[in-house]
Amino acid sequence: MLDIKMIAENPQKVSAALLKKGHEVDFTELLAWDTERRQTIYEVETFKAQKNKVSADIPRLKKEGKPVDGIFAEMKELGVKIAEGDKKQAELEKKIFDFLCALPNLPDDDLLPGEKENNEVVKVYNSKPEFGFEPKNHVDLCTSLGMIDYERGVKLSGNGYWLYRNWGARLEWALLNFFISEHLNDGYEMILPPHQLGYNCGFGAGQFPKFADEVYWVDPEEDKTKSKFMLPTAETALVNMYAGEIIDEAKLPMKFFAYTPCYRKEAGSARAEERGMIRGHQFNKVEMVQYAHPDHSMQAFEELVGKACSLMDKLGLHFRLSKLAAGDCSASMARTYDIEVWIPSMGIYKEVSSVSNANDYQARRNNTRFRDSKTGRPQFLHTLNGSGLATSRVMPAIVEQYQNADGSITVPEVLRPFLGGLEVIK
RNA sequence: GGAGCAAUACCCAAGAGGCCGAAGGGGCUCCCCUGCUAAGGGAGUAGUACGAGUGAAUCGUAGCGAGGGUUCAAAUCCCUCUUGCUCCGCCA
Repeated sequence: MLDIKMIAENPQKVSAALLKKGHEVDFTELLAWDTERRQTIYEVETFKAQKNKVSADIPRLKKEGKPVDGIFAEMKELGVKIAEGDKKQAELEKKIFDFLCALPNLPDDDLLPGEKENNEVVKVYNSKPEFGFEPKNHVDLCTSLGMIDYERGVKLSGNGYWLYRNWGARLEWALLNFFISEHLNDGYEMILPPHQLGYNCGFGAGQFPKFADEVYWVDPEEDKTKSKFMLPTAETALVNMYAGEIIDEAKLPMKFFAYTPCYRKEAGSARAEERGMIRGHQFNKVEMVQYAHPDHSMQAFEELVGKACSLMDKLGLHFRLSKLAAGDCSASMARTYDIEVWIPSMGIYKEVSSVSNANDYQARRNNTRFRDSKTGRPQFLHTLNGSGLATSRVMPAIVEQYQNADGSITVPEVLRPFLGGLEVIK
C-alpha cells in the first residue's frame, strides 16, 4: 500500500515510478475523492460537535424542569445529517482504499525499467561443471537411484506431486537441516508457523486480492475473507506476525526464519522444461524475514542476499545473482535479487532464492509499526524476505551438478554430517 | 462439534441509558519527607487514528473486543461475529 499523502504531494513522480513496473495510473480521480473526503469529514464533525454539546445540556435542562421536546426534534434532524455524512465518508474511504491497495509498490530508484530482459547479472559464483560424459537430467537420476517416486506421487495426489524416498528424502531433509543450522548460527529466530492462514495474511503480504486464485483454499466460503488458505510461502506468515503492533525501536532489526512446505496452484504453468521437481504444487522452503528500521533496511537487504549466496556457495554449486528489473519484481516489492542455479540438463539457470525489500509496503497493509525514538511517534517499519533456500529447487541442481558418469551422485561436503557421513549416493 | 460465562486503559478492576473518556488499586514517571537497599505524603500516567492548524502550541471527531441496530442520547439495551475461560463430546 502506498501513502496517499505521498501521492498527493508528488503524483507525477509516483506515476513515473510505477510506469517502470509497467503500471499506468492516473491519480486525478483519486485525489478528487480525497479532497471530497476531507471536506465531508469537516462537515460531519461539525455536526457531531454540535450534537455532543447539546446532548450534554439535556440532563441539566431536565433537572431544571425545562422542556426538551423541541430539542429532541432538532437533534433527530441533526442525527439524519450525521448518518448521511458518515455514509458518504465511508463510501469515499472504500473507493480510496480499493484504489490504493490495487497499486503495486514503488520500485527503488536504481532499478532499470521493464521486464526480465532488463535483469542484470550481478555476480557469477563457482565454475560451470564440465562433464566428460552426457549428463543426465535430475528426473532420470532421481528415479533410477530411488530418490524420487514420481509415479506414486501422482497416484496419491495427481500431476505436480511426488514422493521423496530413501536417500532422496534424506538429502532433502539434510538440506533443510543445513540451512536451519546456518540461520541459527547467524542469530535468526526459528519459527514454525501455521500452514493455513487467514485472508488478512494474504492481504498484508500484498498477495491478495489480486492473486487470491493462485492459492489453495481450505473449506472456501462464498466470502474469501472468511476462509483460510494454504500458505504459498512462509513469508505470508512471517510478515504478519506483528500486524497491528507497535514494536520497540530497540528490538529492530528482528530476524526470523521458518521452514514450511509451500502450496501453490501453479495453474497453467506446466511445461516440458519444468518436469520433475522444478515446479510442483508443494515444495519445501526455508524462508528468512527481517523487520528493519527504514534507515537500515538496505543493509538488511545486503545481509539477506549475502546469506542466500553463502548457502549456495557452501554447497559448491554454480549459480549467479541477478538484480531484477522493476517489472520483474513482484507487486509488493521495491527491489528483488534472484539467485539462479545452473541446471545442466536444461542449459539454463533456475531461481532458487528471491530476496526482496518491501520497504513499508507490507507494513502499511498490515499496520506493523515501531516507535521512533526521535519523534516518539509510531512509524511503519520495513519488511524484507528471502528464500534461504527452496530445497526442492536446490536438490535437482545438486543431483545434476554432482552427478558422476556411473549415475551416482557425490554428496556436497557440507551435507555429509547431516547424512551420517555418506559421500556418494548410488 | 454442543452448552455456559466473559472481553473496559501497561496490569487488575468498578460501572447497569445522560452528570463517564470512564471510580479504585497495582505498576511506571516526577516531587517532598526520611535518610541508605524499610516506610510515608503529593502530582502525573490513552495509547492511537482521522480532520482543522501549522516548523509549534492548540482545537475537534472517533474509540470500553469487532461490526451493525434501538434512542434526542449507548461502556451500559438488542443482533451478528471474533477471541478467551469452564464443562461435555471426539481425538493424534
